[in-house]
Amino acid sequence: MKNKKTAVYEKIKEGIIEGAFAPGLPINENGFARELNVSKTPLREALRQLEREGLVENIPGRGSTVTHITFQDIRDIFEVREIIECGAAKRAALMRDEMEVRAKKKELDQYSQKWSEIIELNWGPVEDIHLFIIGIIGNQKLVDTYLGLLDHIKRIRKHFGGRFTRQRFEKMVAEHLEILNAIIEGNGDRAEKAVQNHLHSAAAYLLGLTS
Amino acid sequence: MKNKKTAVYEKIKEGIIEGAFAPGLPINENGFARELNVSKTPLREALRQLEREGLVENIPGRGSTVTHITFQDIRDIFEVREIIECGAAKRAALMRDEMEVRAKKKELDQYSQKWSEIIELNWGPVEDIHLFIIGIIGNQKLVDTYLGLLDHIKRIRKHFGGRFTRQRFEKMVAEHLEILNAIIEGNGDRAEKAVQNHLHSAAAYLLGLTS
DNA sequence: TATAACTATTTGATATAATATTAAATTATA
DNA sequence: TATAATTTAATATTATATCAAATAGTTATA
Repeated sequence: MKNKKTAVYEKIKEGIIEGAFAPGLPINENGFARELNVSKTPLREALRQLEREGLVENIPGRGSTVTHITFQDIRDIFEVREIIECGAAKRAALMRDEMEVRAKKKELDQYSQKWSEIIELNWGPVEDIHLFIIGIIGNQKLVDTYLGLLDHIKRIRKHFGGRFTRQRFEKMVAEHLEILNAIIEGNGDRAEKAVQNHLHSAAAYLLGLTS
Repeated sequence: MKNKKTAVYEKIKEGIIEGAFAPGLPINENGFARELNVSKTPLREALRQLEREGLVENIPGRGSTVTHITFQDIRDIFEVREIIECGAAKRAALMRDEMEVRAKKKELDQYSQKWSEIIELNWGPVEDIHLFIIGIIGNQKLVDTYLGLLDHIKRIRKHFGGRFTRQRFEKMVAEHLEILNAIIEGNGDRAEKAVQNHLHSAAAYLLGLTS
């Protein structure tokens, strides 16, 4: 078993992302420490890390709470995603190992038949494609930056992305396929546009603007 | 002075960025706590935050050290900057308040005569333009993401950007002016290219100093 | 020279004390 | 009597002090 502070950190982080700890929830130190069977010091260290990631908010003297999710937050995060992922896709199309991307495409093709299974996994296998594209660039700082966003994305999806239609699912898969095809082709501009199109569509859906 | 953990956090962060705490420096908890006149708990909380930002590294059981700066780090950071800032500049050109940008340009014009003063301020007045452009978008998440990078940028500049020539300074100012002009014109593509050109130039210069 | 045991340091965690904030209750005043 | 202000009490956070566990360094021994 590793550090208690890391164990606590991961536990709370999962709780926030999965929704067990709802937005606005006050984090009572004594209560959480007792519940997790640790003292307050490792708990507080974990909270300071979560605070840096924007999952927890601390008001001096008043303590910590789970951060809220506003519509503005969702818009902001999707805008940052668009900036980062469009730029990344454009580059990835020029740097990719074609065979590697084809393998990823085949993987997606297989999953594309298993609707309920993907829903069960909270879209993981489909959304992994975004991280895959980021990874092509081979830039650790970029990956870290994106992972920071990803926690919020997962949380948002868990909160607002509950009810998916078959139609939506198929559109989603098609959008991802278009991205991969563009990258396989080595067409930067097409990849950029494909990512932009997909993110606009996803954001619009989450924000309830379209079906 | 608010709470101690914040004061300690800011103190150590400044020390790392300004170079007082060199890369690789082991952070002895007892020593630092005594030196800063605090106990270990607020110190450790500060360290966990700095760890998230990549300024401090922690090896379980062995303690914390100030992170090193590798050539790869510099390249990676500049690449992330390019992705983010090019995308941001492109948007900013379409969203900007023209008068506001003109005011910023005038500000830069005034500073452009005071070489030594700018060096003294570690390029602050010139480099502020980057944050200014990011700010135009009006996206808090984007600002936060960029601020995280900015700490590293400042540190890198402090470490490797010691001796600047007059020639370099003038090129630098000219590049920033070109960016502002493009944004004033409302020309997204030109703004994007101007930022890219500037970042390539800056990265090449920094990496040239170190190789 | 290599290894094992021992010692000294340092980190990691717990327990305790002090400080700050919220809410309640008492007192004062209109 | 009602309301505002002040004090008091309770609760939670923040910081300190103590204790336990783990790591590195050193010495001794084979």
